[in-house]
Amino acid sequence: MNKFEAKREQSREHIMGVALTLFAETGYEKTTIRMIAQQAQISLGLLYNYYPGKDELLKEIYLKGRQEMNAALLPDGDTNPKNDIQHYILTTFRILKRNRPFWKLLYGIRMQSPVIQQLETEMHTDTKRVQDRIQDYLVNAGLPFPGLETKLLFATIDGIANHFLLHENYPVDDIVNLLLLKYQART
Amino acid sequence: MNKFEAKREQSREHIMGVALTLFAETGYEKTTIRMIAQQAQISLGLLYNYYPGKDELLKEIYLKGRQEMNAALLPDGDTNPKNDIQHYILTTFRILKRNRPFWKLLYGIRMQSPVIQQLETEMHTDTKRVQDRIQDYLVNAGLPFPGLETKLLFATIDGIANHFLLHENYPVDDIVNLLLLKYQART
Amino acid sequence: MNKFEAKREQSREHIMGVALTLFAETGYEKTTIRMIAQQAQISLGLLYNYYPGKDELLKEIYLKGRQEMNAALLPDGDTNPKNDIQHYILTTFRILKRNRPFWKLLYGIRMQSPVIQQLETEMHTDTKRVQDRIQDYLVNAGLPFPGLETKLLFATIDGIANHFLLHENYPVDDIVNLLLLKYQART
Amino acid sequence: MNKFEAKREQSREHIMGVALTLFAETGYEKTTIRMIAQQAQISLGLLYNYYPGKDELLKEIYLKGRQEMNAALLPDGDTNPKNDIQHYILTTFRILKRNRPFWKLLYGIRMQSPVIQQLETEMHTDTKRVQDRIQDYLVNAGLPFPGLETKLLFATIDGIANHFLLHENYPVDDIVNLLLLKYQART
DNA sequence: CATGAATGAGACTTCATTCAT
DNA sequence: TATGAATGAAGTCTCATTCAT
Repeated sequence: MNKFEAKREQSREHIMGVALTLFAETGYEKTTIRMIAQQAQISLGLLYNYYPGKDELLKEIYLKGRQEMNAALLPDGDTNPKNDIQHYILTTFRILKRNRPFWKLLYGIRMQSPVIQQLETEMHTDTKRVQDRIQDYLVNAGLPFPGLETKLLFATIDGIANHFLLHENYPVDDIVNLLLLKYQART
Repeated sequence: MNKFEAKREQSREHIMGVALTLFAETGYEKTTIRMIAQQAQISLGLLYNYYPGKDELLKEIYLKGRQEMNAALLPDGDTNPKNDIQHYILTTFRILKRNRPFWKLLYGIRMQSPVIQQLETEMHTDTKRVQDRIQDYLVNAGLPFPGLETKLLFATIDGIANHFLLHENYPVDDIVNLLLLKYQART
Repeated sequence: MNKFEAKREQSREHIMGVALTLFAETGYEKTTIRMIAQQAQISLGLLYNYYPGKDELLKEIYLKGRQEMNAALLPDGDTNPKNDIQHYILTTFRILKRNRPFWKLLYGIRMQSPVIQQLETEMHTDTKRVQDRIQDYLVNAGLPFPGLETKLLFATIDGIANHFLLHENYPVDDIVNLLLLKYQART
Repeated sequence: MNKFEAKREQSREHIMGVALTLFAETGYEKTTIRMIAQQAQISLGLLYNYYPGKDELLKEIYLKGRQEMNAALLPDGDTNPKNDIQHYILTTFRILKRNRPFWKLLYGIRMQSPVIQQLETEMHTDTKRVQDRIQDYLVNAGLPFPGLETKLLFATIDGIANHFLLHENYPVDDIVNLLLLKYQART
């Protein structure tokens, strides 16, 4: 009973990993269900035993990746935040590096996939929480346009992430350090 | 003869415009050739008279968009550049707003489409020229890490562009102004 | 223009005929789209140019068959009915024999196909009109239970039709004659 | 040993009942083995322990239903028939009402399923016995066309049965009574 | 007896592209 | 130039059935 469930969950994760890699590398649309099954060493039909379809697979991948990010950014029940800008930036890129394929996939299709767009809006409240906290911090720091500053910071981080995912050998750590310097100097 | 060619060119542009809009809105893979023909009010066969295939259409769209950007950023044969950072940033966003669908398409598929990836590497020299010029400027400004600063600036611009394309009502002008302030202050 | 439309309609009817035969002979579920295309001597894709799917094909077949029946039973704008029972019975079986595959298909799947069941309820008003007219006639004939008599008559006709479609060499004409005798004698 | 067999038989009957209901309600083709197993609260594999396949399941259902009908219509070893028309009609509908799903299934697929068609021809002798007895009765009653009268009667019964199965709230008892009246009056 | 993981043939459908007119 | 009929490879998904445990 429990035996089946454990194995099932294991198989699901295996498939998800394979699918994620292929989606990120080959593109979501170009990746066929057959390719995923072959790469995962299972039959076509079995894949459908675990996931009802290609879209659902994408959804689960997305949700799991987002959860990981949220878990890292909103730690221990919100009490004692201590998440200043430095912590946010560093955490973001740590996670980015830890699960590169996921972010490559996400950045690669968030503009073209209605599935992802819908999920993004559904997840909006979570990301908003993080943004608000950063903004509070910038307000306290006494910046003249805290709202715009927050948006600019997020845009910058997103841009660095994008280039990091796009180019091999991108000196992400140096760039991030430079960014940190700018926000340290200012506070 | 010349008249024929002019009309042909006009038709090609019309088709290209329709295709661009659809690619940006619906996604490249999801957009079918049939949709383009219908929207352009021509028959399926005629479309193939103008373009040999879907990929070629995408390529031409890409090349034209890039040329427009390059033309704006590398004006009048490179002589008398006068393109300091401010000019670069403003020009970038002016073009972005002028041809939003194109950039939405480009940002939307540059990570997933091998066609675009190939073209991007082919175009690499052009973009490199622009980057070098910015870097020269920052070197002259005496910044400690001009190479990293350049990369950070491009990442920031890309990030702002991304968010501008992603979200309706994004206060792009204010953000850009804030960015300009930072680079004015520093020089 | 008109040329295309004419040919298109012709092709549609050809496909419909082939599909009808196969549905009636092989069963709706067992008949594959491929079989229809092959029998109709067209490619798989072309079939979808004419009909959006298997169900739609069935729907059109059904509607066309029903219309033929209705046209025969509700002639010249309802004025001067003159359709006594004899006329109704004879007409019914004339049409049945003229389009045997259709009725074999209809009787064969009306109990199992939700598609047909939905259409049957949608067409209910038409069949009701015919039934009402028969019932009026039986009322005028002074039968004690005209409502039940009508239902019994329709059940009998349906039963004969069923057996006619089910068994080769069924002496349908003799049976129908016998039925006519019974209703003549009574009036 | 006997106890094991009894339990096995019980399980088989349970599965058969579930399958019958689903076949009748959802349609034979549309009903999947999985649905049957789930509804019967057993695993997929176990179902195959009891029945070798979907077709066999249908066959057994058919044979059991037919046997029940035959048992009711050909009682106590054929001696002392006493089966006049009235008895036949009443018995038929009593059984129909007792096992509605079975008859709904049978009427629903006898025209489309080769499996059933084969079984029907195999069972032909049994039904023929019943028909012959009715015909004998009608011969004795001195009707002018006893063969046709028999066929007409069976068609009528089949038609009523069909409508009864097809329409909720069909006044089957009243209709049957009316039918009985007609055959009483004539003898 | 009992489970559900696993298989794979085959169904429906889409769509870029070609071609006769 | 212009049309849309025609093709068929390829994609997604289903499901009866088998098998290891």
